[in-house]
Amino acid sequence: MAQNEQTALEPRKTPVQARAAVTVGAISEATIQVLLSHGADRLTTTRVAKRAGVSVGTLYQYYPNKQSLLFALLEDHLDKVSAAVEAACERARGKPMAEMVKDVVEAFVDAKMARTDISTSLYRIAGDVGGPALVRQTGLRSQKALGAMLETAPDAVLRQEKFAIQMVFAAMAGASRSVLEAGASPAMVRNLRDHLVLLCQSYMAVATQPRRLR
Amino acid sequence: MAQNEQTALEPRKTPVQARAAVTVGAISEATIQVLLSHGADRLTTTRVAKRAGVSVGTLYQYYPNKQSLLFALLEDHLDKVSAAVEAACERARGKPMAEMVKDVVEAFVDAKMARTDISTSLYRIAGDVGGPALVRQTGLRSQKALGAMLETAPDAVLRQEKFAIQMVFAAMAGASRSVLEAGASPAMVRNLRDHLVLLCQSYMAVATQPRRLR
DNA sequence: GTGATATATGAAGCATCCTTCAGGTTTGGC
DNA sequence: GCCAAACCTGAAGGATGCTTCATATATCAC
Repeated sequence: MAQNEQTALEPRKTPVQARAAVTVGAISEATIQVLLSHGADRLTTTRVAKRAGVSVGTLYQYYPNKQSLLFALLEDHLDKVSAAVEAACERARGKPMAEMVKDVVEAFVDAKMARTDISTSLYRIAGDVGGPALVRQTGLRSQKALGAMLETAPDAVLRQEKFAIQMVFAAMAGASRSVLEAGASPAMVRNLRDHLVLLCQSYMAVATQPRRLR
Repeated sequence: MAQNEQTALEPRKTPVQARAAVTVGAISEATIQVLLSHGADRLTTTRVAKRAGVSVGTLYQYYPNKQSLLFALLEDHLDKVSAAVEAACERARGKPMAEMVKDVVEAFVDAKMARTDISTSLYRIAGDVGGPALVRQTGLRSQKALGAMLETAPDAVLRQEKFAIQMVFAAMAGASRSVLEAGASPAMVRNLRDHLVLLCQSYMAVATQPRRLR
């Protein structure tokens, strides 16, 4: 998935009629399926269109090019995860820190596991040009929300250390990905939740300590 | 980067003369550079050959196809990281657990940061077909080594819980990648080392506790 | 110096695929 | 029913790039 010089993220047409919305939905689902069955290298717009049961010309009605199709899916997914984290942060304001951490971790994992097919398939394109930047961009939203929430913790104060927050998200991302790419069986997902909560709680307990000793 | 039905990982020819070894080295370096400058989608064998200062036919003397070129680089890199972890585990046998964890984390980070260009560029191909499986495979070596080392800790006993070990590596991978894709400035790398040690130590301190309470 | 082997070259064959657009079909308001 | 707008079709234009192979050059042992 490469950066295109055109307005890569602008749809050519936005669906108006209901049948068009259905078509765009089918294209999205088909894209995920082809990513999973053929990988990014073998994903062609023709193959996606066929899988979706539409013509390739229709696909280009809604997406100016192949890259914008893929980018749209990635962005949508990242937005959903970020929104889930932000909501959890909002709900957990004022709680003890350990509880805060637990809520956020579980929200993150739940969002990642809502559709394991989507999460898993998008890793195939997320590493190439443009992907990491988008991940970082939406990640900033989540980190900001977490930071704001932590400020309201009645039992701990985090130093103005943004790195610790980044670490938490990076660890969550790494762990989730590891599980997703290994098939994400229910048992694994349960383990992931439990251990990730433990990992982040124990880390945050230490990361918030230095200031408490003053 | 997709799986090819041919013997994708077999070189067509192994360099014998010194000048051939130099050529293969130049091809590897050029591949990294093209991955960084153009991304995976825009990486072509022709472009790599030109960047390396050799003909495209020469490239195909040593690699049967494009995919095997990329796979070879990825595998080499993962092997180096794994070897570094294994060596650290060997050296840290019998030490207190916190020290063990510190040594391993630092070995991992050092291996990842030895050549940030290589580490960073390979993320561009590591997510597509075949990459995650390879990551998992070499990851098993590292996990095995870590498990064996932890068995020799004089002050802690880890339950026969392989998941905790996987978590440590997943967290390290996630955090390292986050820093690498953000440019890996010296300050960031220092922070990464410190915080990653803290993260893994605090987690392992808790993960080894349950058995201690018996 | 000779000859066998190793190594290098790059034009081109050919497969692939992105994208378009002329033409057809469906929807919804009047 | 008519008509404009929305939507759909898929063949094909043309660009791209993987890979090969006939030919040329360099190395090394005798």
